[in-house]
Amino acid sequence: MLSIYNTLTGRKEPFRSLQPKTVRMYVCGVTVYDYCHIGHARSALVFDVIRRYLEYSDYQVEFVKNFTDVDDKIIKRAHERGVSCDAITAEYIEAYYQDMGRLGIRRATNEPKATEHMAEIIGLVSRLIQKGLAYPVAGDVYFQVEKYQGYGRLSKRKLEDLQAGARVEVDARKRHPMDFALWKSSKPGEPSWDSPWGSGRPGWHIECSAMSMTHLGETFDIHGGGMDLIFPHHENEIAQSCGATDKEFARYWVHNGFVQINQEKMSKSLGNFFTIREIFEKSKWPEAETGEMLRYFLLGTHYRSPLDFSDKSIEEAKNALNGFYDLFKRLKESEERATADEGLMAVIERCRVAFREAMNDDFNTSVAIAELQRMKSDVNKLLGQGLSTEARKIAREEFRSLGNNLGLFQLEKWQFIGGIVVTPGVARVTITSFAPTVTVSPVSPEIELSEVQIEQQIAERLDAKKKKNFAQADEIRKSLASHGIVIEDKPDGTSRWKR
RNA sequence: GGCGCCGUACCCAAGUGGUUAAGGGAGCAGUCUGCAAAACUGCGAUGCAGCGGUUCGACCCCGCUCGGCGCCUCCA
Repeated sequence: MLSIYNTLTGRKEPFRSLQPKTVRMYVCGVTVYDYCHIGHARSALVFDVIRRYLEYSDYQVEFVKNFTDVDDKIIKRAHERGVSCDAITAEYIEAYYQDMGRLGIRRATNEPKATEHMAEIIGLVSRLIQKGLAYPVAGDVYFQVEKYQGYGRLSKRKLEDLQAGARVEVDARKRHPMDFALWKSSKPGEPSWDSPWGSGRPGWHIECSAMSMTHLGETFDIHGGGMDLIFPHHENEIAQSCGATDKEFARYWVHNGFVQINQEKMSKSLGNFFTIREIFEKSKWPEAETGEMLRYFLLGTHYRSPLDFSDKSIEEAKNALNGFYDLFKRLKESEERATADEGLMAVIERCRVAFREAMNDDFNTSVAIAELQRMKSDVNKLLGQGLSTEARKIAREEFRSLGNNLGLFQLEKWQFIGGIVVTPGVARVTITSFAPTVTVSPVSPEIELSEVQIEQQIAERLDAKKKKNFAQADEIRKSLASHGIVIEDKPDGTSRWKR
């Protein structure tokens, strides 16, 4: 039974979807005015994994993730560049797909934009005015927080407490300092839509209420986003949505913790900011591998805890992942010996159960990964005793299948341009497959060797080995090592290599 | 001022009121190997920031202290 920590109640609760076998979830996406950073990546990844796991658990998932494409920051950016807001949002939506794609984040089933839901937004605002929960003032419309009993339920705040701490200048036209804008009149040169209150644009919070209701109905299962959205964004969404419908809005509220740098929240003012593309560009590994390293790193910590980002942490993820792909390589190499086949199913079954148990416990990916590590270790042992080709295939498939929940282990190769067959005696190199396309330039291109060069060296070394010329063989090993290439000799006398 | 979170070995990181406090990375030793790598085996917190309290018993519950952080304003 899956249980999820619900911000609304402050505890883990058994998860029951409104409709059997279907989960409807809404996640607040990004405001598209800049490149996404590693924190956006974490959030997107967390909900990507939740979605994957729900699907693995036989739910059909209706997953809606919005783009906020009307906003002050977008307008500002457009003015700075002297281009239209549409140009800005189009550019960054494209960038979003690129960056998230590199991380293996699947697209949501529906990715609505605020600008495409003006009718629904205006309708919702009107409804709130009619119900006496909102009031227009000279072209703006505000939500009146005092009229909604239960305001503060999600963030566990009292209106009075908020008032005490408010240090923002309060718009005198508001009836309560915490009243927030549902609709803003637009200034010349700003994007605007006609409305009963004059031409304007929606406030930030209302779009999510409108879009989630439109695509998922007035009550749905899961609503998610980063911790920082709890207040005011999600609090306001609840007020608007429940205020308008008098129904429950989202039933489970899920919030991910922050990515930090040196124990501090990333922020532009602190200058400790890493965009996703920056990380990929700085990486010396092929893109697919870098994506997987990032996933492994980000999923190594429970989604609600803060986690610190550093080069070192990525390096550690790489090393850990290497262990898996080393095993996968060996599983592919044939050596028919079915000695330990019997034990494999038990190992797999144990892992499946433990993996599910971990994920069912509020998506505990750290433990889930630990279980995969255990299976890696167990399979390594069995492999040492001997596994049939069929059993090896089954083992590899199991890693792929469980790993798919986390978006791991889907690559064919890992830091190994595999399939290089060096035929002993002939010393001829055949390349049976190629590396995934490397789209970013390596950190130190001057020391990069081409595959052909590497293969030539390996062939030469093999020759030397055959002639018992170990001095030369070691020389070649050393030389390749200086380029970051590690050679592993296999029992059959051939070699594999990795970076 | 209000609300909340965190402090587990060299590093990352799970976890539980009561047999051995997961797992990974790094390290060391051994097996294997021409050498190496990988794999395997072994070693590694008598202790979970500190101090009190509750309890037959706490790392896990409560209180305080110290240290770090987040939200209360746009923010994943």
